[in-house]
Amino acid sequence: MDERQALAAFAALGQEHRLRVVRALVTAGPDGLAAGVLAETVNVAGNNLSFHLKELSHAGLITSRREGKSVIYSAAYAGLSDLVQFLMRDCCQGHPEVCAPAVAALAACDCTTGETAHA
Amino acid sequence: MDERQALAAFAALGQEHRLRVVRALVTAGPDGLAAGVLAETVNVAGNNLSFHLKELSHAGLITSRREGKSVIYSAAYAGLSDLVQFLMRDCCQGHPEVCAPAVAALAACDCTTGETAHA
DNA sequence: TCTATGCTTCAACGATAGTTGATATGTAGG
DNA sequence: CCTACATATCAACTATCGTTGAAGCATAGA
Repeated sequence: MDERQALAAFAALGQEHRLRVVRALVTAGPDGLAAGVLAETVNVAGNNLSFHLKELSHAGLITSRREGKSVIYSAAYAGLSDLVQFLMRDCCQGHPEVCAPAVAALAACDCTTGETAHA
Repeated sequence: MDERQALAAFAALGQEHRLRVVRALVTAGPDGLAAGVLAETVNVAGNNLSFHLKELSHAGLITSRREGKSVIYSAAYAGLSDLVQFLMRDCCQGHPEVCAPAVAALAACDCTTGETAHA
């Protein structure tokens, strides 16, 4: 991930509605949520949300697919991972004890206990 | 970390100069960098940078201390960690295989190899 | 084909953020 | 005390972002 994309991603997350959208999609999992459901969840008008969804998609934080009449949005977990990596890159230059707590905190997530992941 | 603080943090990182400041401080380690050095590093006028540093500090992403005539800024690793956790919270609700790659990617950081951390 | 539903695009307005220049604070040295 | 240096604050301007309302596509069913 280059700086330009990271900037777009952080700027996208620095907005109330968009942050809530991403968090809702992260929680929702890979099945995602329809645009209409998202609009209700974050309490934003449809046309407005559409604008934000486009921006999030452009920033590589979410993906979309059409399913019948609905458009389903899901979190782009790879994009989120890249973003975190970009922020913390080169954090260990001779001082591993500094950033280890940050990584350890994230690793406390239940994800790491389920080693069934394919990556 | 609550949503309000997360929003402030992401909004802060969604700005070219501020993102560079944070990355420079993350790389610099706990010793940090003087405001003047930062101004040169990110190529921003001192008065302008001061504004951004205040915002980053308010967002809990950096800390400052005075050292003689200079003010030294450092990355707030705990704040960065909290931010990442906030973003990925509840990512594993029944689907650990989804977010595990994201965590694994971050865990690939050298930090995790040095288990000397106190946390 | 016609209508309804779900979502997106467009143009315009109001609010907010970033930059600039001048000024103020705080510290070290003569 | 006075000057020089390092940062911080303030007010004003400009540009950008977010919202709103109207209109435009795409899909499904009658």
